[in-house]
Amino acid sequence: MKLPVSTEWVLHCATTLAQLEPGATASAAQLAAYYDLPAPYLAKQLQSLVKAGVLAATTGPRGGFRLARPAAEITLLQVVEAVDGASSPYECREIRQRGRGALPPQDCRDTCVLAAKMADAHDAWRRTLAAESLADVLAALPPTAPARTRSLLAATASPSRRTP
Amino acid sequence: MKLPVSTEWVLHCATTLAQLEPGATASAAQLAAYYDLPAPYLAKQLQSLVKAGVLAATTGPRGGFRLARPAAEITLLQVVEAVDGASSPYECREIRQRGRGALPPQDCRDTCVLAAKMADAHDAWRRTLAAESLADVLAALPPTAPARTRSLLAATASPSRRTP
DNA sequence: CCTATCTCGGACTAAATAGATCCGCAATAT
DNA sequence: ATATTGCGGATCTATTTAGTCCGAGATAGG
Repeated sequence: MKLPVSTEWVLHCATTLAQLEPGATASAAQLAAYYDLPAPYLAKQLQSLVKAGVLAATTGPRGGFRLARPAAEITLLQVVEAVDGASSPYECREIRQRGRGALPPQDCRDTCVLAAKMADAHDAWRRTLAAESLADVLAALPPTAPARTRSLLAATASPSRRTP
Repeated sequence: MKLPVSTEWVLHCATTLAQLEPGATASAAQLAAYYDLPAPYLAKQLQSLVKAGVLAATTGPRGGFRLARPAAEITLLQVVEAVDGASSPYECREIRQRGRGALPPQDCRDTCVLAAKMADAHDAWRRTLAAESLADVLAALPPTAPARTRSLLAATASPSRRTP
């Protein structure tokens, strides 16, 4: 059971975008430079956040990504499931109905006990992440963070700047 | 984020072994026939349960697997983590310390807020599975299940029995 | 006490899936 | 009109998972 590494990327990028002034955008190249990440792959992941309705993208020069909603209305669960999907890690394939020990269909009207317990655990996981919003994360950061983030992001805005 | 398919196998097999009389064993071949599973691969997974201390194995003729402890003292979490490992699905690679936006080490003395939230979610998942024992699962099954299981398992005990 | 056979145990091979990259197309502000 | 940016597809590699095989060890029966 493993989440893709891009989960950490998009969580941090969403936190970064939440620190921008309303309406401002950051491009995929800026975010990639900010965290030293492979730009094309990061862009692909940000696109899935757009499809999930977490981010909004504007194309063209000076375009980029911004939060689709206020930070208080975006939960960590929405970000995580945008890149990893919402399906449960445990998939019940009904092996209780196969083989020599197969149960008759009348005994399988309600879901398998084991599958139910695994679903309970997944629900607990989702509930924990759904209870935390990007605004909560921002509140845990030092008050100087947004200004610092904005200035460091802007350092990559112009393509003429190149630091060897 | 996906658990191996063998997770379902070992959960059901552990439940099956919990229905045997104390001291009785079932071989990997018996369990594989019971659930129509590939026998060698199932054996491999049962071995990891032995290494994790959940099952005990006795070799030689009439040998096989049995629970290493009473069913009430074996949690679903122990079974799941025996095949999938105990590591968290979210791995923090400290990207906050890399790239242009890298934070100074003094700001990273305590763990990343995002990593902490993801760890909280994983703890909630583990707690849910740790609260459920094999005995609890047995209690949710019909009272006739153990007798049925034992008789169907025994049908594969002798290699001379072959049903075309 | 010895042998035959049944069991686990770990090493080995193939398939699937995730990770990562590249290129062409559409859209927009300068 | 042009340059810059997001968007989607096709492609390639690497890691993990799924599945198979053969050998070591132990017990039951002679």
